[in-house]
Amino acid sequence: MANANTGDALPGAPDPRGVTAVDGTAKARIERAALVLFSQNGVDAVSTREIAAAAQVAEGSIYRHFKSKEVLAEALFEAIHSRLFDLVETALDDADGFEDAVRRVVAVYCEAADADPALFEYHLIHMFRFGRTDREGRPDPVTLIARAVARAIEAGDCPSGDPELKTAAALGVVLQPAAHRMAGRFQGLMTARKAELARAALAALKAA
Amino acid sequence: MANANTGDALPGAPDPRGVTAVDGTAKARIERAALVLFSQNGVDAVSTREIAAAAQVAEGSIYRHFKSKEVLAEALFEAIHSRLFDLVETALDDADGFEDAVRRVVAVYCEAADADPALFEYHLIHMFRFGRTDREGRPDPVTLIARAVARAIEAGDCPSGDPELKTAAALGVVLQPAAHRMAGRFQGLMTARKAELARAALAALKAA
DNA sequence: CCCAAGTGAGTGAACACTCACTCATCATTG
DNA sequence: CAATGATGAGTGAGTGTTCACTCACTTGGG
Repeated sequence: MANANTGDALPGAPDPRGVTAVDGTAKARIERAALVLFSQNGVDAVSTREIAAAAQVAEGSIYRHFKSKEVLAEALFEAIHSRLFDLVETALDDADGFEDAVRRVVAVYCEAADADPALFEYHLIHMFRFGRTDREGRPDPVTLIARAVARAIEAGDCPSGDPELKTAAALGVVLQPAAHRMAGRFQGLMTARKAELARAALAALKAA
Repeated sequence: MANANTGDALPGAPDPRGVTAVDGTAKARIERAALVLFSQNGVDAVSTREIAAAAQVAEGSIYRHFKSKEVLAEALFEAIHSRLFDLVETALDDADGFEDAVRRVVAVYCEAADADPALFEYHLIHMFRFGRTDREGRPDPVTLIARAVARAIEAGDCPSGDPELKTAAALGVVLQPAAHRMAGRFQGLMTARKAELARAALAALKAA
């Protein structure tokens, strides 16, 4: 269970200094290299040799920091999952009413997709592989949203219906465009579309 | 390029006789076994030995029918992709107006998800791996839908906006619930929700 | 009696992972 | 303040295993 959470933002992410990360500690370089390769090719299609080469470390170094390739993959998934959880939690806490909450959560996803595309892509692709783990009583971000939707229905802010279905539909409004953008179906930043997407997500929540 | 299209519905699919397929030709059993294993574990995580064992054939038999494991995986993807293409094309042709078209396309996806969950799951997971191939001038179903949305905007049936973004958002309304159902987030048939989902998809199209 | 379908032991390559080793760092000593 | 020793990150050749794929062979329907 070691290395489950890196703590900080994942190293190598596009940052103000514009560095893509050949610098940084070996562990940071391994994480960034693995993330990029995993999101491009899938975990199983990437060998530890490739990761080591991309990170400019020896293959054995990977095992100084991660028990196995699978643990490395899980740690990366956990990193974004817990980051999204925090962001969604804050967005929901700060929100002023249901419609504002929808706007804020949509913004969180759009900004996450823009801030670190490789990380977000990795998250999208591997939602299947790693089920919800519910570590330390922290459910996954989707459950957090579903609960908020359920409360909104009870409060009369949202028409009645299955909260899980509504949540999935609204989330799809944001995630599918993100997936299409990664597949090259359209260009530009997700953030540039967040107003439209928030409106569409809200409409889906009210109609479903 | 051989074996690109199996022609018929993929064998082993749940059918009126309720047979899951230990019968059928060796090729059919290989396809069904590969499909189930691929959708559960991902293509790279499944070995040809496992496929052969599940299909109750010798490992060598796989290579009588498919040039490689990768070709087998592509053939399965192509099978559902071209099936969805036909269904979506028919739905759009038969539709009476924009709103009816949305209802019909949503119904197509819901029914496909229910009719053969393994096949649909495989499709969802591997949209990334196999890019749009556009074989024989047949674009993928998503492009078909995007074009219909573009026409609806021109005709004034749908508020103006980016057709690709609208398409992605509307498709997400259906695909994300399908993904959540596969992840066990809720039970029941997609078809049972198709009216709600059609309403939500339409709302997303009009709002985005 | 032919030929396509099916077989399964065999093959080289690639895999994840190990381990004995180097070396820079740095607190503890004489 | 130099010598010492402990520490742990980093290394890369090596290990056993598993992989996708091949091929000489058997078999049975037309």
